[in-house]
Amino acid sequence: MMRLSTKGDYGVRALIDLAIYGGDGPVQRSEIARRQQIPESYLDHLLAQLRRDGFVRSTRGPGGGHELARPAEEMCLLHALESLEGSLAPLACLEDEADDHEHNVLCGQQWVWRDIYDETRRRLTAVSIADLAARERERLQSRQANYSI
Amino acid sequence: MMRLSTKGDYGVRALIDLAIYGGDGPVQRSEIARRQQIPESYLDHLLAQLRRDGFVRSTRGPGGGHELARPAEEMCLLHALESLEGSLAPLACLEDEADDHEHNVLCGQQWVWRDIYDETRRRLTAVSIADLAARERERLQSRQANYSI
DNA sequence: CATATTCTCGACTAACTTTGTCGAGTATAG
DNA sequence: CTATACTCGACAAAGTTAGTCGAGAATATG
Repeated sequence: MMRLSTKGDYGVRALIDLAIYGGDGPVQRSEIARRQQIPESYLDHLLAQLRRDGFVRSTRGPGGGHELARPAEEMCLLHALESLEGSLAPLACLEDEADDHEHNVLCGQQWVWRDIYDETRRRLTAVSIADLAARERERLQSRQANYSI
Repeated sequence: MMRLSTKGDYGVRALIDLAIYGGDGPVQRSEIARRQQIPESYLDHLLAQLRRDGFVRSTRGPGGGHELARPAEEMCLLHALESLEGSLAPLACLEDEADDHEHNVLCGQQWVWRDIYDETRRRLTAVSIADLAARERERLQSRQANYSI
């Protein structure tokens, strides 16, 4: 269906959550899961992936949890999504690793999709987790304001 | 994995095939399947979908087959793909039919993806089946030329 | 009319991906 | 030592993709 899966959704929201609520010590998986409405045991896998790819650092034991491995300003949405979803290439023959130039039958449409893919990557690179976190903070505040009326 | 399925591939190639080899009478499913290397019984489903959506017209009986229902110049790639794959919206909340504004949790990334989706649709609208057929004809001719050396 | 040809339609299936759950193990603070 | 938290891999349910198959319908031809 050509759609982003919940991995990309959940995982990016976890990063945003860490950007907002991290800062004073690690954030526990259970907290993220509760706030973001993500099944905790599923979130486990996503955090593991983000850890493997250097987006998140975790510590065990009491008081442990997860935190961003580097500043949210330096994490772009593209790389986060690629970590979670794998390549976003709409065609296998556009994959970066496809150096062997696998003779994909789709190559007839390749020229159209190559431009679309490039443009998509460009735009996703221009957005950082910090940007998304800022938007989310605003959203939370305006919600708060509405309720307090 | 955010990737176009073989439906979009096979189906569009069937349309291109009809644009190239149609013209003097209907083209049989078996011919398309052979030329485009598509399982014939699977192609059946794709042609049915394209027929339902007015891209293809078919006639039964001996000498029957399939032909484009309107000029290839007036068929854009976007509509063909949407017929075959369903909506290409990367997020459910960007779906055109989502007028009830389903409160998708992904909405945090929505502003990023909305622009990407619009741009994608714009580009896919600008390409017609006739354009793709022209490219394919060139490809076939240069192949021919290579072999004849 | 009989027959061969070609499309039509729905049921069924195999493989794969997504979306989880669970339990045993590991590290660490106190 | 013990409670707390993360880690890792096996497993499973549900949905999608990619088909296969067979009975039936329309039509050209003789």
